[in-house]
Amino acid sequence: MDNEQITIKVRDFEKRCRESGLKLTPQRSAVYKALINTDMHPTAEDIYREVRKEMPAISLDTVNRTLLTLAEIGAAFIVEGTGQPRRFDGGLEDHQHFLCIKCGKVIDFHHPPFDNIQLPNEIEGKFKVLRKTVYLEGLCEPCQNQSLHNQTV
Amino acid sequence: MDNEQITIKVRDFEKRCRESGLKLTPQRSAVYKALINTDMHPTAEDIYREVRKEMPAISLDTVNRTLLTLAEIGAAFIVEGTGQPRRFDGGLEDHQHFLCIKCGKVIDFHHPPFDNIQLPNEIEGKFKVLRKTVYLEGLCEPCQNQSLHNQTV
DNA sequence: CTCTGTGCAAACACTTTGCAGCTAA
DNA sequence: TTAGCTGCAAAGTGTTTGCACAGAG
Repeated sequence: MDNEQITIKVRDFEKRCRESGLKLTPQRSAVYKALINTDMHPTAEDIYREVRKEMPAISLDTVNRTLLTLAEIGAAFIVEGTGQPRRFDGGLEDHQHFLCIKCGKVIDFHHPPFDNIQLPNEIEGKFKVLRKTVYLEGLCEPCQNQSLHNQTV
Repeated sequence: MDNEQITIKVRDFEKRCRESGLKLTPQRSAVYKALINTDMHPTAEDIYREVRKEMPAISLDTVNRTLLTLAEIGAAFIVEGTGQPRRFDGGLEDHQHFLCIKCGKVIDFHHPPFDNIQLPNEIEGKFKVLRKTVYLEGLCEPCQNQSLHNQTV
């Protein structure tokens, strides 16, 4: 991603902040910039390290909170399932998972067409794929009528 | 799941242990039984609470280690991404994720047919789906030639 | 001026590690 | 008998919370 693209994205982001009623702080812009400037999927710690090069006084907490805020306004998202305690699944039959982003519950569903996903050759050749699944996120029934704030996940 | 089914699964599990060269301890059987006896996707803590009803002396560490062992021999698996530090993604363009279960890296790929997954009506009606994606797990190129043991994830 | 956001510090939750004694095979 | 397993304790890592001050609007 070149500098011009980044500038454009940052400007979009600032617009999105205003629309969401968020203040535009240098920390926010710096975190956002660091986030889109990498192909990796950084942890808060990764971003922290990066941003500190330009802004040595920023705190890890701010980075953490800012990233969560970005996810809330849709300027970023959280990689599937990460950041939650490890959950185990003893059901070995074909099924798929739906994660409620509010209450954190994982709910099984089974849609047979999803059992045999065809991967493109470039993937099969490059990675040793041990598992392939369709994964959904959203709000479960009980959580749909409640505010998205004070969510626990 | 009724008692007979559970008994059968436990027997299969014991067989699988022997084949994998694992010892058959009462703790292992108890953890496994608790795991398959629930539709939820329990954390180690959940299983711990459950197993203690029958086996009050078991420790949380044992539960934790046992569950990881079950995942290693394929008698259980770990719900997508859980148990890892939260990772953020600033790429809002369509793409999918591949998680290397050894080094923990998340690698993007993009296969356009996966961009528009058709969900069955029963799902759309029940949940508010905010995200739907294909998710892969396995070994990335650099990790394919190394042992699966002393993995960090 | 006001109210949100930041930095700091402490608390908390989850996971991992090392080790001594125990036990299944 | 012995290699692998368990329980305990401690440390490590990641995340959350409360609060006082600073800064954006």
